[in-house]
Amino acid sequence: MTALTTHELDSPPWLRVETTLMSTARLLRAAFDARLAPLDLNLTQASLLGYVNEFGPTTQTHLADHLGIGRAAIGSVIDRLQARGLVERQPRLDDRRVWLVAITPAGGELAREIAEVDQVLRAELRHGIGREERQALAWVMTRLQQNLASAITRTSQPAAAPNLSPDASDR
Amino acid sequence: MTALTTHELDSPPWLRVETTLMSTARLLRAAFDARLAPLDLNLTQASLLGYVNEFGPTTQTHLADHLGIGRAAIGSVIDRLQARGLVERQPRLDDRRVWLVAITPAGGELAREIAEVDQVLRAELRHGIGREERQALAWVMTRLQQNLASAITRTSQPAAAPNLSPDASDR
DNA sequence: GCAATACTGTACGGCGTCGTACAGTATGTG
DNA sequence: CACATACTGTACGACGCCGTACAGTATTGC
Repeated sequence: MTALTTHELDSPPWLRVETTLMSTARLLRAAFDARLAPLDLNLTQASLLGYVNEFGPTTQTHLADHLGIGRAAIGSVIDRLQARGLVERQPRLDDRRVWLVAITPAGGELAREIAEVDQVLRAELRHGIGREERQALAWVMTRLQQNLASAITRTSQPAAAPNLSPDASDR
Repeated sequence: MTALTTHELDSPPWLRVETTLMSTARLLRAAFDARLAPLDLNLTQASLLGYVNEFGPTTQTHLADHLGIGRAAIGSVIDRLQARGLVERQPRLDDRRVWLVAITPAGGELAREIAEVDQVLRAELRHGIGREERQALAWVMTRLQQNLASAITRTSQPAAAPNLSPDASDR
C-alpha cells in the first residue's frame, strides 16, 4: 500500500534522519527505475548518459567521482552501455591508461528521451515543495556530504590509540 | 579519497538532486558502517535493534515498513541478529502467522552502545548545519517520499484517464 | 637509460536488497 | 462447515555496488 516509512508518530522524527534519508534514496531509485524502464535504463546509467551527453568525453574515474560510485562499478555500467552502442570508449592519445567515454548518436538520441522523463518526474516530485526549500535541501545535503566525508576519514584514522579487537589483520 | 561528488562547478546543481541524494545516502551508510564496525553491525541492523529496543516486540512486516526495506530482506537481517542472540522471535498467541521480534538482554546492552555511537556521529554531522535547517531537511524529505510513492504507483498504473497528447503533460 | 612511485581501469568475491513464487495461517462468505 | 481471499514470513535467483588485488601506463628521480 502506501509504504510511507517514517509516518507521523513513530518516533521523534528528527532522531531518525538517517533512516529517512536511506529509504528516500531507495524510493528515488525505484521511481526513476520505473520511469526509465521503457528505455531499459536505470538511474545510474541514465545519469551517466546525461552527463557524457552534456559535457563530452570523460574519463571513467571522473565519472565515478561525479556519480559517487567506485571505479570498479563504473566499469560495468559503461560495459553495458557500450554493448548497446550508446557510448563508446575512445583512447586518449597523450595518456594511454585512460579511456574517454563518449556518447554515440544513438546515445544522444536516448539522452533526449531521458531528459524528458527526468523533467516530468522531477516536476511531480516538486509538488508541494517550494523553490527555496529545494535549494535549502541541496545546500544541506552538500554540507552533509562534507561532514560525512570527514567523519569517515576520521574513523579510519583514530590517530594513535588502537583498539584491542583481535582481528586487525589487514594493512 | 575525497569523494565529494557534486563539487563546485560540475553542473547546474539544481539539475542533479537525485545524484546528490543517492551518493549522500551511500556516504551515510558508509559512515555509519565504519563507526559501527567495532560492534560488528551495519546501519540497518543497528536501526532495527534501536527500534525494537525502544518500542518493544514488533512484527517483521512492521519493521520492514519502518526501515523502508522489503519483507524478504528484513528476514535475513533478523536471522543474523537472532543467531548472535541480540533479538529473539516470539510467537504471538492470537496470530500464529507472525513473529514478534523482541530484544534480548544482550541486545539491550548493545543498543545502548549503538545509541552512543549514533549520538556522537550525529553531532559531527550536524556541524555547520542549523537546527531549523535540519528540520527543514526532514520535512522536505518526508514530503519527497510522499511524492515518490505516488509517482511510483502512478507509473505502474497509467490509470483510467490518460491524457491524449503525448507531450504537454505539465508546464 | 633505469628504477621507484603514482595513477587508471579490470577481475573477482562478497554483501545488501529486490522481486517473485510459495506455504502456512487468518478472515470473510456461501 | 467448506471455500475463497488476504496476509505473514521464507526460499531462491538476480542486480547493483563495494573493496581488494592486479596489470598496464605515466611520471619523477637517479
